[in-house]
Amino acid sequence: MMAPRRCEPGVCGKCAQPCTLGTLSRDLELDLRQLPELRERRLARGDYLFHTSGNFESLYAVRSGSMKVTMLTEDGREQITGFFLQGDLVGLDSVGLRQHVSSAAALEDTVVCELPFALLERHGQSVPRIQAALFRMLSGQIRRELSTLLLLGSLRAEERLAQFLIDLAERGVGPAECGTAIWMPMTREEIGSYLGLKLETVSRTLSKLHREGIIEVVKRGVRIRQERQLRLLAGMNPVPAARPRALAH
Amino acid sequence: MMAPRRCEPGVCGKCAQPCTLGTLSRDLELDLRQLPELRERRLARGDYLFHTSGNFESLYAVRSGSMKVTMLTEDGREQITGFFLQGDLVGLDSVGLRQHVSSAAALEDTVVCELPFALLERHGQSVPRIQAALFRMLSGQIRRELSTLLLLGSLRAEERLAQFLIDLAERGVGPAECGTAIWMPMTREEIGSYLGLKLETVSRTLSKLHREGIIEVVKRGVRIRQERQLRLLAGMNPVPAARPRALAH
DNA sequence: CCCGTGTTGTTACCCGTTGTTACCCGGCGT
DNA sequence: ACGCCGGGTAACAACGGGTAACAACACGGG
Repeated sequence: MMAPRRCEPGVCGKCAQPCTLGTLSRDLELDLRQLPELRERRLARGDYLFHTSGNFESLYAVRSGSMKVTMLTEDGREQITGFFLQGDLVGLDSVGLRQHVSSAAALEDTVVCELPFALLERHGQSVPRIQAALFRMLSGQIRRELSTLLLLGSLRAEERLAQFLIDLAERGVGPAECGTAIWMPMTREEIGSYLGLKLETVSRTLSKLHREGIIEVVKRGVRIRQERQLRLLAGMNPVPAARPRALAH
Repeated sequence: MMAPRRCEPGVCGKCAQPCTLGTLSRDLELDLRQLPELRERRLARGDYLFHTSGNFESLYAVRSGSMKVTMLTEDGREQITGFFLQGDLVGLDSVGLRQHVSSAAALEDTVVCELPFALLERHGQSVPRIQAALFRMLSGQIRRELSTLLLLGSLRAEERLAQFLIDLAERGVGPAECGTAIWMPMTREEIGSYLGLKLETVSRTLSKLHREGIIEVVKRGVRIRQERQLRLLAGMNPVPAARPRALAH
């Protein structure tokens, strides 16, 4: 992992263009120029941002790239509890604790911006907007986990993959439509770990969806071909849900 | 549902004895005498405390009885996302929103204490301890959901039931040991909905554990017979984890 | 440059766990 | 008595896991 260095406020980590909105993440609408002391960290694939039982001190906003968050089951196996893309906030599951309950690793070259939690709390005392934003972030995390819970509780492999692909698409580039290209920065095994499936099942199911003409799969790239069918499989209404973009320029 | 009435501060809803600690719930260590305006609600089996898309206004501390919280999948099926026993706090998944994202219904005769969220927020501005308690409660909810997520992601029916039973036992009466009696206020179908299993599988698996002498099942009552075996199945270390009691007197 | 090696992904075959369906019983309220 | 609900059991089907063989590709060393 490269050494942390000063973050340039108001500059996007990915394209090095100034952020006209100064929006750090979709959850925390925070003008970076108000908090000039934030540092950024650059990670390569496999680098850990934090580890289970390490001290919890900061949240991290993903500015470019992507991360996985993993937990250990009591019998020692590892399971992925979430993927975090550009604009997402990592580390919320350990708020209020001394130590992290999960580990976070980069899936590819990734830049994150460090937000010391004590700093946020301190600002929260005086700025009610930050206070409210913290509650929104925490409860947003709760709801993301609840929807994963619904997915794992009742959906079959095909349906899980369909929902996963639509979620990835809409978190990345906006409404998932026919022709929308999705980049999956994670391996089949990582997808399986997150969706409660074995990697072979992930592979099989993606192949099946490809055979049926619903999607087109080339390695880690997926293109949606039949949006309606995909949404049908995912158990969704055919109407795409509006979702805020990650970072606006 | 019976009409809400004034709650008697410092008096336990179950045994009508004064609470010597004044502890409302294990999450929110709050002296009831500081907030004399709290009201309680009495529910019978099946009564709803709140509904999806109803206005979110309060959290509820379960003083006696038990509740289930359910969500609707996008295709209309209902799934239980959590059971809440004496001392638990219901409603955290909608914090920061206008409307509830879930519904809560009583599993048996139940008494809850209403905590208007606006009141908590107001107190949180001035009393940092309440502020911190709110964060702890939210992140505690996150972690409970994460452990359910691990369960649904990788465990088989037997393992899920084992973990479920141990969790129920330890949330109720303390460390789960040989001889510990567990009361399950929910139906087999509700257990199945929560654990991602069909009710027949729940039934089959409980019977199997009974046949093997690990537990004893009489309707909704379960007695642990071989604690080690049960913990082994649940993928836990044989050492019982210390866990705070719900309400101390 | 070629080659060996390790990683990731695909596919095929078999089989175990779980879902499905059906029917049973017992308790309870009407 | 009757129907309804919760619960138990059995037979069958299907989904997904286990295993293995193999292809594609990146990487590093000779």
